[in-house]
Amino acid sequence: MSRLPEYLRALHVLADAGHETVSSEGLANAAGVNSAKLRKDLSHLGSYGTRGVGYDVALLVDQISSVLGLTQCRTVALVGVGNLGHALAGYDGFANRGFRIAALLDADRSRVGEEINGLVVRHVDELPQIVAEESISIGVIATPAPAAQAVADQLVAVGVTSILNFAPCVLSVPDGVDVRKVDLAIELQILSFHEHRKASLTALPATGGSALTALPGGLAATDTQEAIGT
Amino acid sequence: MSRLPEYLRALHVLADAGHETVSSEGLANAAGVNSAKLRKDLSHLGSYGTRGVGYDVALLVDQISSVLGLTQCRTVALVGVGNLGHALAGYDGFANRGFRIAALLDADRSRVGEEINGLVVRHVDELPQIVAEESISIGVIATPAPAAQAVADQLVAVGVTSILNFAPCVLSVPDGVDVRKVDLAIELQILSFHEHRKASLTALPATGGSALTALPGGLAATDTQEAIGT
DNA sequence: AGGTGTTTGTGAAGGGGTGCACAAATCGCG
DNA sequence: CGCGATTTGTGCACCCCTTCACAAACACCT
Repeated sequence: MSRLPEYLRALHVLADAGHETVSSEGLANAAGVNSAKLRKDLSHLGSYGTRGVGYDVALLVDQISSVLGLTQCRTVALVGVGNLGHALAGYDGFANRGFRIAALLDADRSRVGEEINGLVVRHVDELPQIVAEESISIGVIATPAPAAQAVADQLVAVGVTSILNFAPCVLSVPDGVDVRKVDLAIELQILSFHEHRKASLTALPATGGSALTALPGGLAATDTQEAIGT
Repeated sequence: MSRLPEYLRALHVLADAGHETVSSEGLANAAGVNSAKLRKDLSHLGSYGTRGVGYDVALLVDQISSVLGLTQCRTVALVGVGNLGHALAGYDGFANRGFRIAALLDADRSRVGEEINGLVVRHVDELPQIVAEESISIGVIATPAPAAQAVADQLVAVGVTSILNFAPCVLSVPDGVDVRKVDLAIELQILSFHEHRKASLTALPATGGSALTALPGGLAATDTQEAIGT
């Protein structure tokens, strides 16, 4: 599931701290989830824990890495070297976790040739040659919204089947292509909603707020990382 | 719910395109969701559609903006002016959607004084004064993981109750504080998983792959924006 | 004014994830 | 060798979300 990467990160932290084994509860705390949920998740990949002891950290890292397909270093092509793309190109969090940015692309020819973090920006039309040179497995779109669909089409055309989209728009792609979307403004808006809700509740503690702010209750239950101890 | 911001974005696009009303199916397509789900979501905020016609775009924008608490421009403080923080500071997608970055902070004194996008970087210890000057409603953490918890504690101490965390770690905060986490590497790892799964399935079409790659099937069902038409 | 087509709002069914609670299994120690 | 402590793996119940399907309501046309 989508929680495996979080487990993997927590496991790396534990490994660096010298732990050789972890209990489900220890790892669950480090990853911010319920321990039963974690055990159920791990049991889905084949039960590699020892009862009474816990899980072997190194073994579990190998297991999860294997399931996530991180045994091979995956190469990504980043399209759109604007504000956000520039930062992503220099973000060291990718290289540390098994991803290599192999190409930077932009549709603006005035940016082509610019060197960022040791990579030269190339024009997006060179995509076919770039895919031929490097085996690109993931495409990242960091363009403005109006350009995103065209870029996605180009990526799909050259055989990319996994796309991470930072542009605030919905992409249409054929079956078999996976798209994940990250919209930074939406994250802020969700926080704004919670902020607004909290303000309304404290202002009207008795009534519970207006019909608009005191919604059925399910609204507050997003997959936020909720308060965890102190 | 967490889908309201997506509806709002789609509505703005439709409004700019000149549409005055939208059917639930039209808006659902633009937002990438099921039409019944959208209707149920909107009905939770008080039924402002007209049967046989659809929803009034302008009215719905006001409604959702009000529920999300976007009627007032929310100010955010950004802590950590590294690679990612630098990009976030210059990201125009925030200002366009009702958010104003009011302060840039960093723990590294060598970065203090630097001017980014018209704002001067100040030291993180000045947080109390900054909160006194501006009414900060959201804190954004873009620091390395080891520093994130300390920054979160400082934000909570000065009264910030909503935090957007880009650092790859779990934050401990008291009850009443909302934390949303965005981990760019995790997004890539989830795509890597899907890529790995697709590769295994095509390599072994008959058997369905090994026990590790052919998991119960629920693994593929994350909240990805799945393929939508062509 | 009445009929017709379209669209909303919602009841009901189905599925999936979540968490509790407990049996099974393993280790360490007497 | 046996016993207790600890921890995993999982059956079960619960709840929420999703989706279908349909009745009610509205606008438009004749």
